[in-house]
Amino acid sequence: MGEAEKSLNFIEHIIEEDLRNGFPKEALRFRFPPEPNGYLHIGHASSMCLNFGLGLRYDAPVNLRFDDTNPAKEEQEYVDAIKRDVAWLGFRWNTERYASDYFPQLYAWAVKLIKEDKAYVDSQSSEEMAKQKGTPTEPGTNSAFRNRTITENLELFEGMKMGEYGEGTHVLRAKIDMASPNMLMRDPIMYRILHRAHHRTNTDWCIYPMYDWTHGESDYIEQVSHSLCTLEFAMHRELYDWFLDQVCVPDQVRPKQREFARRNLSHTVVSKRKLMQLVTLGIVKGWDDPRMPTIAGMRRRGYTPEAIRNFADTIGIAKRENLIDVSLLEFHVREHLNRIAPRVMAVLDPVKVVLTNYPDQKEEWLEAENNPEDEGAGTRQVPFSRELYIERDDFMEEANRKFFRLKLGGEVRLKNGYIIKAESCVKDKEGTIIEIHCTYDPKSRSGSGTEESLRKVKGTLHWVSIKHAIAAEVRLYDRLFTDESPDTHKDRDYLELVNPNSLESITGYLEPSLQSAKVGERFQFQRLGYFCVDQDSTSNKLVFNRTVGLRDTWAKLLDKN
RNA sequence: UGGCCUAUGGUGUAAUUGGUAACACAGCUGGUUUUGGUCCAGUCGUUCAAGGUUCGAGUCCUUGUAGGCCAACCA
Repeated sequence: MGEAEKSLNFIEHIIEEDLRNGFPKEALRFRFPPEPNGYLHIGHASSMCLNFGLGLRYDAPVNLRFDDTNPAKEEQEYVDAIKRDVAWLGFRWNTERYASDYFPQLYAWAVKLIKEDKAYVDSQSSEEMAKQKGTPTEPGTNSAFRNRTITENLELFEGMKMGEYGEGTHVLRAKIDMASPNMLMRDPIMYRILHRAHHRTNTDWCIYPMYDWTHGESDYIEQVSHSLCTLEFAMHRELYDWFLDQVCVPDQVRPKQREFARRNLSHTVVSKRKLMQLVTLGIVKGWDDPRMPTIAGMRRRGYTPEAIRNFADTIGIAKRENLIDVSLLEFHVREHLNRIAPRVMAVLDPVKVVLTNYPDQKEEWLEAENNPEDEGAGTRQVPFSRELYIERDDFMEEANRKFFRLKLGGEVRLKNGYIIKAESCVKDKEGTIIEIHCTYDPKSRSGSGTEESLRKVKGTLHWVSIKHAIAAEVRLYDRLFTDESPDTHKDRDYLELVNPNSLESITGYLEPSLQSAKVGERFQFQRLGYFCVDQDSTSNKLVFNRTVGLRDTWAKLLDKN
């Protein structure tokens, strides 16, 4: 209740208008149609949010349909990965479909077209056909085989199906118009011969239907009401409609194709070819490398399905060119993680602190809040002792009053612990600080309620007790590309714009409660960012991925100087 | 040179279908805070251009300009 009236995107406007014109709401039906030849990425997430979101909004079924008409590229491995990713994002498909399930129906319809003299077998090479195709400004010319008899076409097509001919010897083409200003209407190929095993139909077929012939008819078979695709298919709509005209009968839903602009995310690439190249060239470690914009990569990075969905909802859908700043995605990731991630302390760039007035063997367990944003999150105990680690950049021998951290003679609060004062520091021969000697105020313990504990000190630092800390590998990620739009430069290859420092692997020191952290669990390392346990973790060594840093206004201040 | 599509703040998306340009992010100012996080308040735009229709145009018309897409037996 109280949910603000959400404005409609242009697709929803089209649907609303169809409804007003009498289209029955119960007949609304959508589909998400990936080709199983690669992994799903952030762009697909947008498409899923659109289609499945429409399903939710109108209480309409949404099919997951694999567009598997090219056995040369498609594999079962991708089908499994895609299903996992769709489900992980939280979407529920009505039924799982495959375009290959419709091969018999498609074949029957093709025969019907031949009988109506609307399709013919062409026996030229692809080079000859390309030549006859014309150009966008010049009309094409008819194939010498365009006027074969229906009987001859029927026989040849049957032969193609039976595997009597080699690949490339014949194709079935729709007989439309070689002079059409739309190149796609110049007698498009409907079937080609391919002697390859298909991941589902195996060697049952020697001919495979092309995208245009398959997609619209599949929509029709499934009675999809609104078939949504990206802008580059806009020119295909005329052909989509032509094919539908050949098979549609009254009283059946006639699918409507509408196109939207694909979402472009800054500092990344998203084409399957380029993502594949990043993997094969070893620039990343796999499709699920946390730097990849794939769903699998984002999952491993620690992004949540909610964050990705909120992001997609926020950016919306339209028809114009766009380049969405990754910082918007990161905002949604932080927003969600801020609510759900337990806080812990970890020091990633340690320098040793010795509390000179703290008893040598003493240790205490201090109470720490798990999440100030979540009252139900409870508390935990963290160990405190004489020797601690703090971050190296949380200490300066001298600093101005804008530096709210530790400096000689200055006081600072150790989170959940005591107020300490820096007295001196020890350096090695190179001048690097190796120890900071401090005194602590024994009466200032957090939560003790003493007058001293209530003192206001500017600055609170996170820390870990050295003897209790556990060492872990921490992987710090940065954007994969240094350029916001790496693959749109005419004069520069996107590979030249790869960020050489997109991964830095370091050893961090964690509070001991993290010992039992499980793969996939997400935490906020206080004052640093959100981190999650990577699948590379073993029983004796934890590996963490930095999902995203905290907003850092201090770093911004430093940048200005 | 032909056809199709698009144009609103730095970014993305809206605008009750012709009626005072809104929301989010980013930025900037402050405030709160035992995370320089979170949270709170404030601030930044006359809709690509030029004409036209109208009492009134981001919405309609005309002409430009800019950008994207189209010639795989890929999807």
